[in-house]
Amino acid sequence: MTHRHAIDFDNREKKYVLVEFPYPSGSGLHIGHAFTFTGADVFARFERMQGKNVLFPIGWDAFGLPTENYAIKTGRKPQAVTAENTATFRSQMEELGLSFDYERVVDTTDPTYYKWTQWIFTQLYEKGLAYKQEMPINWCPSCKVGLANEEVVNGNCERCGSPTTHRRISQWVVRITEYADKLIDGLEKTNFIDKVKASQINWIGRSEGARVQFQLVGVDEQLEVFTTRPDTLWGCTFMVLAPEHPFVEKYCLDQPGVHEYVETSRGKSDLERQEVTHDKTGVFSGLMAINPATGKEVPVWISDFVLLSYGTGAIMSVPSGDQRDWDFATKFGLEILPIVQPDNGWDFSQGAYAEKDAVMVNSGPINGLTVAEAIPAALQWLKERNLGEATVSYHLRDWIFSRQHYWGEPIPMVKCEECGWVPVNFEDLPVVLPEVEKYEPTDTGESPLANISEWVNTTCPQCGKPAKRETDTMPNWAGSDWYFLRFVDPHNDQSLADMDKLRYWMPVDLYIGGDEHNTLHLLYSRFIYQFLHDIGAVPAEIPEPYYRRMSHGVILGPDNQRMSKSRGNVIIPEDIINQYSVDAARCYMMFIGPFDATMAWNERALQGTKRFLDRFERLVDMQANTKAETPQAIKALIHKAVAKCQHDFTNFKFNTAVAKLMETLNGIYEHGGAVNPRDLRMLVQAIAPLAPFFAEAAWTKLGGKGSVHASDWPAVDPALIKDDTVEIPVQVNGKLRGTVTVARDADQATVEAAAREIESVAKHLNEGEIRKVIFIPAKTINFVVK
RNA sequence: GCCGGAGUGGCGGAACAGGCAGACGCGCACGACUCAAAAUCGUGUACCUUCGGGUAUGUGGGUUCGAUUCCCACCUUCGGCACCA
Repeated sequence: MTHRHAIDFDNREKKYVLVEFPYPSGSGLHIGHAFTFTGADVFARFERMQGKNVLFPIGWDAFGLPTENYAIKTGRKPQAVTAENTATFRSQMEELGLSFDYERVVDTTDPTYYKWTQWIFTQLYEKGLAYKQEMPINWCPSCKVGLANEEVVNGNCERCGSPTTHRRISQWVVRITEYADKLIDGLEKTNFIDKVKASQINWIGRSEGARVQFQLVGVDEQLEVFTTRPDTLWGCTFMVLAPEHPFVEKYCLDQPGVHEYVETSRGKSDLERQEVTHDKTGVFSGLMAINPATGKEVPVWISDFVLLSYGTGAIMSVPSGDQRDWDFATKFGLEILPIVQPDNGWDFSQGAYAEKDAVMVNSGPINGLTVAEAIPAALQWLKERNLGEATVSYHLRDWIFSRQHYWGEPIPMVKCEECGWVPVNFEDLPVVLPEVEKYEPTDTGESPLANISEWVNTTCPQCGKPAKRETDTMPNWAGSDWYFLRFVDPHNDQSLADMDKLRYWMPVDLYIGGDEHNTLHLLYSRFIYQFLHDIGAVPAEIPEPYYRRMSHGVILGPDNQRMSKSRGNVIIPEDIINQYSVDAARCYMMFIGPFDATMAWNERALQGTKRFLDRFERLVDMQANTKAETPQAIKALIHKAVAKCQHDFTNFKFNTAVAKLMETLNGIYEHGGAVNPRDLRMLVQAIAPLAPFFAEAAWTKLGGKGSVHASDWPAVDPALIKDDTVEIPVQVNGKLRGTVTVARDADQATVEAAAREIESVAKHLNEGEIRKVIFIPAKTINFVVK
């Protein structure tokens, strides 16, 4: 089956069709995989028949916790478990008829692959985009283990169910925020659907505002805050620090209650901390600051509703204009000073007025301005006095790149007493994950690698003195950040992929994946690509990795619930294939609904699809040796079906393509079922992407040469798909009163005359005077009667 | 609260670019074949009706000769973000 292999630098038009590569779990392909991969496969097969040079690769995103946990439980090596799982996936994929280019399979756990994952990290480090910092990790106090975000479900540990807390560990962090604007702007060069663009923009959360300096009283230090509403500065009556703000430890611990409050906040679980509540907690810090606008002293409080990780970790509070500040002020008896004058006699003792439709008052130089005018005016005022300046904040945080687990890419860094952190030299990559007997996490929360002293102890790449390896591994996202580049050149050992091959194949023309990856994976991989673009590792003329992004749908269980073992509603592709055939399963999955919809599995409907294929097969067997010419009407049906499939496959509308094929088969039988094999072969070609095995057999029976999948998509005769006559609706006052069958190019007079012949039309025309006749050629005629 | 989708028969879903709403499939009913069943094949299948028609695409308005399709408001629902200053 050479037709499935992509050929580098071929003269045909290239088409890079990518579907998110799977995590090879122990339970084999699930129905979601089968559905998504089949849709992608139909498209890839269709594009090949269109004469394109299609790159349709697959691989294994095989690092990750389930395998590590399974290995721990069974005492086996993750490497062995992975090999077994990928072999299962591979054979199930072939069984499903998925025409991936298996010669280009990549495996993220293969050292020849992760060599380049590690190389990318060293590049990030050298460009100052990776740094080590104390960052909180999710911590399960019961298991005494650090947890990845994926392992925290509703604030509880996935393994034991107990509530998780935070622990601070020094971790590698990648400066993705540096690329925040580029990631937003780059979307303009892509053809993603709005939903995907919106969720990425939403996730990055760019917001424009100002940084403002407040002088502390009695301490020679300025407190900096971020605000999107510098115009409300005159209404700032207090300030709030995050409990983790450096000033708290520096100046406030002697103040009664502060120490206790900070301790309590730190102990709070994720869930408690994130709970949105109007019941604010807090404590006075003992500090006072000077409101630069009014010159008045305002108290500085500490509260955990302020987050250290956003803005500057401190806010100026304007309780008259912000509901959170209002809640806080009300609870602790702080001053609420109105700075806008709403038209409707707003009562500031009942709540904050956050609308932007009012005029400023009590605000010195900006009194009388509308909010829209006041924001730039206030900014100007601050700038002139050197008290603040415009700035931008993002919800997007820097990316914690460390995991304290075994089954991941080792972070290729060495800690030297003399030189500090030093990246491993290129010649020494990859840093291979040592095979060890035990994978259990350590008591300290460090990676299991920390226990392997012969691996940890090494020499400094810079000065050669004894040094220690980093024992953290990379997150799951690392391997999937750039895998689409490797498919272009999977065996290259000189670079992550050859530049000319990248130039030929990139960008990915169509990337099919789940909505759950619209933010994290898509953003991370776009970031890494943009970074590689900046350092010249990918072609300069290709600024974005993916041209078009397509969401796939979800298949629910027959009970309309998400499939899960506990619900007992799991459909296993293998069972379906064994019972109904691969082709029936594929056609059914494509027929069940739109490719991007959420749909319930329905076994009875599957039988309908099976019936259709059986009926098709009977027709093929019956007509295989027919010599008679095909009636014109049947020929027209076939040409129309081919045209429809061509249109629908192009647009991922597989459900209507299947429906059209069913309709066509019904039509052929209605017209007597006499088809010459030459014409029937056309219909077989149209179904080939959907039902590859059936089509191949039928193609041979009907005397087709070679493989149907290597054949050229049949040419549609335009004369055959355009009917000479059309049936058009006749309306009176917009209501349907009958139809007339006329020549496609019939003029108004002809159609009008024919329409008047219809009894029910004539009757309604007699009810009044004809004021107007609307005639749309070949579409409709409408009499307006009064 | 903010952002983005989606609401059509008993069910999954069709409807190019404003022009016959319900393609195709499931289910159901009846019929053929059969001793019988399965399989297969055929016919019918939105609702109401005084059999003239009338009413129907979440609800209420609007634009239009004509609206599932366009506009406004609302309801429901799904997904993402959320004490983000």
